[in-house]
Amino acid sequence: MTGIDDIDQRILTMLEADGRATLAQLAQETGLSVSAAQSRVQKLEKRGIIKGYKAIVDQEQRGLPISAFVNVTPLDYSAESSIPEKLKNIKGIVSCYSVAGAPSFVLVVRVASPGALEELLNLIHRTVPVSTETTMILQTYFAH
Amino acid sequence: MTGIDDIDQRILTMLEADGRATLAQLAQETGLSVSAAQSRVQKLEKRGIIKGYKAIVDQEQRGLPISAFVNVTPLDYSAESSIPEKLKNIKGIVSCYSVAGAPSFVLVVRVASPGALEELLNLIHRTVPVSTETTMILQTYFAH
DNA sequence: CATGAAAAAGCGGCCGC
DNA sequence: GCGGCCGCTTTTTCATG
Repeated sequence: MTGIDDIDQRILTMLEADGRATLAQLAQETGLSVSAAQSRVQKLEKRGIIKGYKAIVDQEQRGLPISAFVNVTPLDYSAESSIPEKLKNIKGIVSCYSVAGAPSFVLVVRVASPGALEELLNLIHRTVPVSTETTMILQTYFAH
Repeated sequence: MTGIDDIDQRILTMLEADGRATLAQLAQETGLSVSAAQSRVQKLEKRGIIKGYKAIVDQEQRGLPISAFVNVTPLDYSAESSIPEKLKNIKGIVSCYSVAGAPSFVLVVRVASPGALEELLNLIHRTVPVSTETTMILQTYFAH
């Protein structure tokens, strides 16, 4: 397993900023040839360092204006480890982190309406034995 | 301002799952021709509904293994509105949300080491008059 | 919105350095 | 590992009906 050198880092930074940057662009910025840039990108993909590419969508314009953090605390700690797996396929839950703090998990959720948020929280409670505390997100200033 | 119909929604979903999906793929899945798919994608980009494309990078393998939530509370609320702008260009701050809760803002940060986290927090305190509370992220189970 | 043709980008392989 | 080449395929782009 070879390390990640500075050129790889620059390629990663460029592709994070623009996932559709062409090999020619990457080559020019890094001073490499196109074929060298290509082989580096392919290696980064194969090693799983580049996990994929995605479009960044304005969720508000799309019709999902409400987002929130949901702090999740298990009622039964023996079931704690199975919680993320059970939450994974619930629509509206964008991400799930385990944290070193009072709640065991922090979720980011996104829904269309206050009513949909209530339904989502109810669904979470029916799915896993937890208590939740919700903090509404008022504005996303940036999310690189 | 035209609305977003079901076909647009499907295009957005596909491009969120794979930001490098080709127009031919989008056309096939939606039943459109390539040129129709192209014009829809272009409109979505022009309207800012597709804000861009980015590579998904495994930050741990990249050498940034530590991430955390940082709750930010202004010491001087008269300066509150200028805080996100000042934090925007600090390296290591991944995202910034304003929230309806005890802290005014929640940051997500990512750094290479505990020492780098300390430096980042010090830099935040030197940049804006706030108190912070940091919650380490132990694991990211998923982040769609 | 569909068709089709030109231009650009990507892919894989090769070789010499 | 890099550079530069090749031919080939896929994708994008744009003019046109």
